[in-house]
Amino acid sequence: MARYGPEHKEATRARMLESAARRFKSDGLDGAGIATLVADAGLTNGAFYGHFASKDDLIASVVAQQLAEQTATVAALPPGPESVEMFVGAYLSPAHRDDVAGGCPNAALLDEIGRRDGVTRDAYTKGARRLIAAIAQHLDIGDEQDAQDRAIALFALVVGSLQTARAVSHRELSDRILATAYTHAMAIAAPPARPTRQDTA
Amino acid sequence: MARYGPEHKEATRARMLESAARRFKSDGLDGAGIATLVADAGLTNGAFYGHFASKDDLIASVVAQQLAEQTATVAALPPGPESVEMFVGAYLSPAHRDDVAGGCPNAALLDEIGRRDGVTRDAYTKGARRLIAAIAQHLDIGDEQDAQDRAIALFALVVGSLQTARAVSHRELSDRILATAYTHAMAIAAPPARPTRQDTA
DNA sequence: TGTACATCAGTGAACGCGCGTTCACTGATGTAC
DNA sequence: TGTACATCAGTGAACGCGCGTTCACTGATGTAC
Repeated sequence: MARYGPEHKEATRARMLESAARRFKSDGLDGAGIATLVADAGLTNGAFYGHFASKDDLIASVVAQQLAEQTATVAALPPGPESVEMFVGAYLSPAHRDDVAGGCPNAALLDEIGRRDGVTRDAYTKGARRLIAAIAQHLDIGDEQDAQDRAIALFALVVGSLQTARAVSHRELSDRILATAYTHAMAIAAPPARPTRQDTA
Repeated sequence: MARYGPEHKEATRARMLESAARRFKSDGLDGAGIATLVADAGLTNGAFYGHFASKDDLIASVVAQQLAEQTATVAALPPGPESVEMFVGAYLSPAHRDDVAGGCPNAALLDEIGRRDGVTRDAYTKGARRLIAAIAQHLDIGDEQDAQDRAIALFALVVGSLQTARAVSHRELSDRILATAYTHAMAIAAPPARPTRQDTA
């Protein structure tokens, strides 16, 4: 046997995934080199390729892990509209806006994921599907199709808003974007209780 | 006098801004070096610094120019809800999704803009403000504040949706995201004509 | 119990390459006389 | 009209540096006997 049990290498890999996620989210996928990524996890250069086949492989793995973690968080919320309200409120909070490294991977990396090929986008697709399903399950909407659609719109709105709130350098405008997005996100999540007259028109 | 009139250098600069915008949008801000950017415009390496102080300066200039161009397009639309409908329809079309280089700079670059400092984010803030104002002006909504808020939410939703539609590798899911986003975007743009009972609640 | 060996996670120097930036230069033009 | 000079947009080689990746090695441990 080796000097460590099989759980040791796995732990190092998990540590790399976690620290690389933070680094990628704050500096971008092209913003950090292997040397930095590996140093963040307390290792040196050459150790990297014992855990990942390439930087592309690390990126795909980080994307998969981050989406899965986010989905697990959503899935763990208690059922009911208050959960959605709390989640959206936390998502669109100034604290989340200011914590890029620890925050949502979609808001931090979505356009960069879009220009990667194959493996990473497949990993993202799988993760996004599950995340959307988890969100849909928390919306109190009977029609399955409508729930999924609202989950998609809700997701796109909060991600787009958080990105915009982070991109603008004017604090007041940024806060206003978050507040406005919250109102409209809740409208998508919880349609007015009154039945409309044109449901089937 | 020089061998060219003063309009020559300006034309070269404009050409650089245009080709750099396409390159940045398709390959990312870190995805192309000076050599590539300058070759796209039919020049060689050293010519760059006759037009821009640095790559950062180019990026800030491209962001400002792209946002201004997009704002001008929106501002030029005829008034009325049909314009909004057409614009959102074109924005969320498969054609736009598939034309990253020629498409919306926000969808292509927003999270990367968010992690740049000072100059670029100031340029973005200015541009985003004007774009939002231009969108608000096309929404048939009396209350100025509400119109601005709806413009912000509409903007965030379409940008987030387009990014997501580009990131997923599954065609059908991508198309569905665009279609769903269209429905919800129009709901934000054109609230139901019937007056609600709780306007002042 | 003591020694020789196998394992393998991690080390650290090295590779060729493209990065952003600098700079001495070229050469087509307009001006001076 | 003809020649010498000034201008300056663009050229292209060079700079130091960090990139992703490779690889011979180290050294702490468990196993064999």
